[in-house]
Amino acid sequence: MEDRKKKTVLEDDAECKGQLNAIGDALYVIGGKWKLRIIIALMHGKSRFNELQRTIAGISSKVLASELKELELNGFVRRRVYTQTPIVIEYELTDYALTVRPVLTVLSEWGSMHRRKIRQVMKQEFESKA
Amino acid sequence: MEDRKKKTVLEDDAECKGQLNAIGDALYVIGGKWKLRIIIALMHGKSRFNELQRTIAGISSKVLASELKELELNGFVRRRVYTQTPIVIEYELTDYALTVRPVLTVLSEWGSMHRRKIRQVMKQEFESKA
DNA sequence: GTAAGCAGTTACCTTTTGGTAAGCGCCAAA
DNA sequence: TTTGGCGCTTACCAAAAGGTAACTGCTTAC
Repeated sequence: MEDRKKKTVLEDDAECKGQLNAIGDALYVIGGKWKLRIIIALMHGKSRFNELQRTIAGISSKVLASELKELELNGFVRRRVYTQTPIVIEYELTDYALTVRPVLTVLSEWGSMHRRKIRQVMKQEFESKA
Repeated sequence: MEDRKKKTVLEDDAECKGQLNAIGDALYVIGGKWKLRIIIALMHGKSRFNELQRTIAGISSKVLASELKELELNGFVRRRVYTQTPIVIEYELTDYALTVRPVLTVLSEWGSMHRRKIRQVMKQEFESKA
């Protein structure tokens, strides 16, 4: 009845709490419906507000504005104002934003693997019912 | 005025849509406040409901129950019922759940890097005000 | 002069997500 | 027999996230 003991529980726990916090931080910054879409859109190069809104299908100006503000605060996006007439405002990724690339890669690799797996499962269920 | 043209826009776009969907799928499954905490808790080994609730500080039974159901539906968790008396129910990760390890790793690495960076920025701001 | 684009803001509303507290049926120990 | 653990469910609420639509001031193009 006591195979429930584990070795190095303390190490595990400390490591694990740190990991949880770190993951929390990461998801805080790139979580939500739009953050990653905006980042990915800006990976193609700098863009103006309305241009960006047209690129990212379905986002409203309100949400885009607030997301851009947050991304700027978190150091992912730079807002450049060119004071010619007419005035031009451009958003671009910072160098720092490029550090999320590996995260994006792993996430999308796992995601597409998961997608394939879900399809398989659905197929199996369909066949077993037919 | 026209340095705004990009090469291989079509490739980029197709690749990018797929990536977005995949990332969406991934975040759907591991997103939210609790999913990853539960997964990480179960990485230590199988666990019973109340045990799990005690491990994961702050989660309510309602939320734990619904999260576990979702995780089961998505093939991450297996719910085992042992029909002795008294009846025992145990939750454990599936092999499939272990495939998210690399995601967790990258996410937590980036997250702790980000944490360090935030600290630095805050420190700089403090010093420049002093 | 009027329409249309730019870069947003504002007020309001709905949906999703998460939290609280209580309680249910079943069982076992004190 | 009451107390407590187990594995949840239920009803009710609150906060956060996201969506809609209208409108702002500015500028240029028709």
